[in-house]
Amino acid sequence: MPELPEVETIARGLAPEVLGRTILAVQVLDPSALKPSPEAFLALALNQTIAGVGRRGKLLLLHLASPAPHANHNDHNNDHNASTSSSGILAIHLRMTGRVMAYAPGITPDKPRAILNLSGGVALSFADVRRFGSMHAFAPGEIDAWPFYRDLGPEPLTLAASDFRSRLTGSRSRIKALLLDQHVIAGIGNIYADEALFRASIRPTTPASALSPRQLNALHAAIQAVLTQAIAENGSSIRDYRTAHGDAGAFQNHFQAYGRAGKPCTRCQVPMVSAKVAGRTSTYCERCQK
DNA sequence: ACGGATTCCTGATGGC
DNA sequence: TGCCATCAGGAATCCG
Repeated sequence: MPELPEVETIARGLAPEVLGRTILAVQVLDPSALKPSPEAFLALALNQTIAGVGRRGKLLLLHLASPAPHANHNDHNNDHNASTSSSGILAIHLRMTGRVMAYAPGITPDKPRAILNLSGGVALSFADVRRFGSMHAFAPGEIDAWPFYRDLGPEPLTLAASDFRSRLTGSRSRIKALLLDQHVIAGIGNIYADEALFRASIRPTTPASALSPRQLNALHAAIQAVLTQAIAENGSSIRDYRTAHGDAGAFQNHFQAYGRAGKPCTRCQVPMVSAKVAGRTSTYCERCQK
């Protein structure tokens, strides 16, 4: 499931393929993929140029810009052109099975829900078998009013340890529930929550309020380390995730917790156990994680 | 304030 | 082999 490292990998791979290209057409194969509506999406995206590729939490962001206006006697360009510098945004949430790929003509991606045909013969496809994901189009400035975006917590890779501690210490919720809560920290999902808790030797069921500053510092460091390593490995491919070029990631080969129930702990060899925490399967070592 | 259940959706998996 | 139940999970929402 695409979490921060997977979305970051897709963004990095996508950028050189799509930057500066114009959205010439949108093939709508599943209207429910496009928000707020296919019509609104088309109106905001068509003839816009992709001026930036970014990420916020698990959201993939395509920053749009109006192409430089031609000298055209039909236009009434008395503007000072301030409006053309502000940009709309396409925000893509892949949820569980979403894939975003850039490909050349002749290549057929797996069952896309939508395809953006870009200038230069490049296509950008959005596929998503389970159809939980979506592509949202926003007019300039509107994304800041979108509750999901507006209420995202800070980015874990640039979050100071002191700020991380202060966001968690007040809560009596179990630590894993907080790590998964996008309002607390943005971008962590089930895989990296389990991996970070294992590295920090913290049990997912521990109330945040029971963690010492030292433990919170260790967790902060573990989160940054595991996310950084996962990005370096192009993310984790359990089943559906692929990079923007259709390749699998490699970090799944380094899992120490996620999906390892019944297998020996990499540290103490005791079999890992799993339990439902915050509604998610959580795998941990009863001996190493307290 | 917090946890649990439910909803959305489809493919993989395991039991019989 | 074929069928059915179960599971996987991000996030919103409702309920206790």
